[in-house]
Amino acid sequence: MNKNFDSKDTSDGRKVKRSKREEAKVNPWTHKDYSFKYFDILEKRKELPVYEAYETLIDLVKENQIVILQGETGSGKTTQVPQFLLESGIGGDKNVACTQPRRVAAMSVAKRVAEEMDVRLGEEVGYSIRFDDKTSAKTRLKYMTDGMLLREAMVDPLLSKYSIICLDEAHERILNTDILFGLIKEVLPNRPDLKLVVMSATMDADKFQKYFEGAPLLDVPGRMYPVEIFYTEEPEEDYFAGAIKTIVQIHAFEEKGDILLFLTGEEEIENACAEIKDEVKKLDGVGDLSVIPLYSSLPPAMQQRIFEDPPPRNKHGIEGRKCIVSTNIAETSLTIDGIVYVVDPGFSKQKVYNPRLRIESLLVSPISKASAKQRSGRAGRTKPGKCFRLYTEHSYKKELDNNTIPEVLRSNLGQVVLTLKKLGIDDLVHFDFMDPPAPETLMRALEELNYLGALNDEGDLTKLGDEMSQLPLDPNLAKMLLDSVERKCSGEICSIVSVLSVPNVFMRPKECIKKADIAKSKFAHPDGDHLTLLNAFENYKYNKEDQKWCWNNFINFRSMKSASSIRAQLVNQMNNFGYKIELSPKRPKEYLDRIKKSIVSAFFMQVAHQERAGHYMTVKDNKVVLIHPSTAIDHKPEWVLYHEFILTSKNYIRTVSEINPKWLLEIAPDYYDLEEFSNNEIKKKLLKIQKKMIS
DNA sequence: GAGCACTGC
Repeated sequence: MNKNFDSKDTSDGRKVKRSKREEAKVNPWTHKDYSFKYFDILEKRKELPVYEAYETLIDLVKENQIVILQGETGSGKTTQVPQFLLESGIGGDKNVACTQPRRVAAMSVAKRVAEEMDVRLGEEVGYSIRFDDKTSAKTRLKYMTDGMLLREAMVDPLLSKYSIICLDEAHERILNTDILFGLIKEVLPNRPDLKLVVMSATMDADKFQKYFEGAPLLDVPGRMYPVEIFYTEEPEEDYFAGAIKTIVQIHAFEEKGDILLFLTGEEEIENACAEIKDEVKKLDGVGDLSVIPLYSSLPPAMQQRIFEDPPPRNKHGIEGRKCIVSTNIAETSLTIDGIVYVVDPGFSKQKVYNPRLRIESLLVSPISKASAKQRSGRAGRTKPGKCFRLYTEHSYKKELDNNTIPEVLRSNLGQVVLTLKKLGIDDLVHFDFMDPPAPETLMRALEELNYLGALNDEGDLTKLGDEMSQLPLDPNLAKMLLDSVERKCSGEICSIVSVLSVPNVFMRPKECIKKADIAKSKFAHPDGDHLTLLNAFENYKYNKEDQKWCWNNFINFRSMKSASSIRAQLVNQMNNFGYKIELSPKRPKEYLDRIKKSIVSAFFMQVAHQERAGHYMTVKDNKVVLIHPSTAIDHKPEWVLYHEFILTSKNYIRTVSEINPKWLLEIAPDYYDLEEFSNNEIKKKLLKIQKKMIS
């Protein structure tokens, strides 16, 4: 049933036609003569494996509404295919879009393709990502993030601007890509002129073809150097120790070439770096080794170190090498040239979601075969390489899953449900997900959105829900912001929401924990962490967003900067709704209560009560929790609201504020229907408060 | 009394 094609299918007759295409001296887009650079680049483009597939691809796209293109690293699919499609004229006057999971990719590929087409970036070729839109009326080929296309679909459900959409890196199965799959599948029958090209590295081709209704598959070879794979003979009991040992052996016995080691997190990586340095010091007659950690929370300047040259020959004339110890960031997001050896212990931290407990947590888990292949491929970018897998060949074959579980099965779907509702998809249970999430996960999301007032009892989007769906925020935070308008504290809440949606703004480097804690205490607000965050943000603004000020106050500049851009975007969006975002010049106690009530309006489902025994227990779930030690609260309030529940060494609630329990009953009476509460201390207390309120 | 894989709008 499935039609499969090989790039070799191109007939000679077609090749003649193609060479004519290349004879042009005048750029059809600009009507100017092509530059010399254009022809230089063209020669290199011709060497890409995908170049051979031009005619086959165009024919397939002409004849089919959906085409699947499989091409490994180095095939050139991301840069060439959208160009080919545009050039072919299949799409007529409409535009070609190509989605990417990551912002940097969308940006850098667009830049490259603009050069290849000899046009200016932002004119015929552009990109569109959050906070940065480099497109114009002239733009015909647009690289964008998946999330951006999803946003566009909210305004233009038929995606009427486009004639061809390429969904790239489909094998990664990012949340947004999966939603686009289902969405575009629904759009296609209503847009017979729209073409979809699903592009991917090696994937489960059968599954993709089945999902995309038997779409033909075009397979393009990659261009990589061979990588020799080594497995351990016996299962490795301690992958950390094994990894250190392997690095030392490579450094002592293997030829020149840099090393990349995959570990799971910041702490592990820092420890490994220290140990590797120690062990290498003990060796005689070896070259110098620079050991470089790499993870996302590392400051950009430190991340740049991975591109440094390896150390020069030492006094014995032996060449040096560098060893990069990295999280999964080096698996897809960052590519480092010159890596010859990859060490893969086979683990990574993965998000898991438990709908019953409503908790997303990170768990160190075995990687998939696809991930292992991706990791080993990192050794063959510039010359033949070697990959040392610290597990047996048997466990690779029998124990590792073929593919990483798609994100849609591991996430809280609150925002997804809101997005789908806004896109006009009412029957979520029958939405055509490539991998449908557990019904319980969907139910949880629907239930929470109903409590927040985003969906009515029929499951339809309310006016509030409609506005929430348009804000680039988690549903809780979106609710908080919209609620603040009527309480006239939108300026403050807008800042709080922005800071809550970026990584932690308070730095706490191991070397100066005390200093950092003192610095933080200057921002501390006795009522809680939400107001503390507001303090920090306002001080950042007051100090003119100065990087030095951040450094001196142990504030994460990167986080603050992005909070600031988010805030600007939110203000803009809120103004579009017709709401003004205003700060109050003075904030008496009553005003602080208003801020806290807005927080309660969104997080009433995340409240804990201090029991007589002294510990905290969460409302409704009845889980015993501890307030995270990072809190700014210096006393033990009876009722607290928390922003997140984190499961690490203990059950912690983090980012906590004191609240008045009366507000819970006032603001969220449906959720606080005490008849549904189990008979415990919390219920008794709330009943008492209720009685007082009535009398 | 202590920990944060990675993305994205």
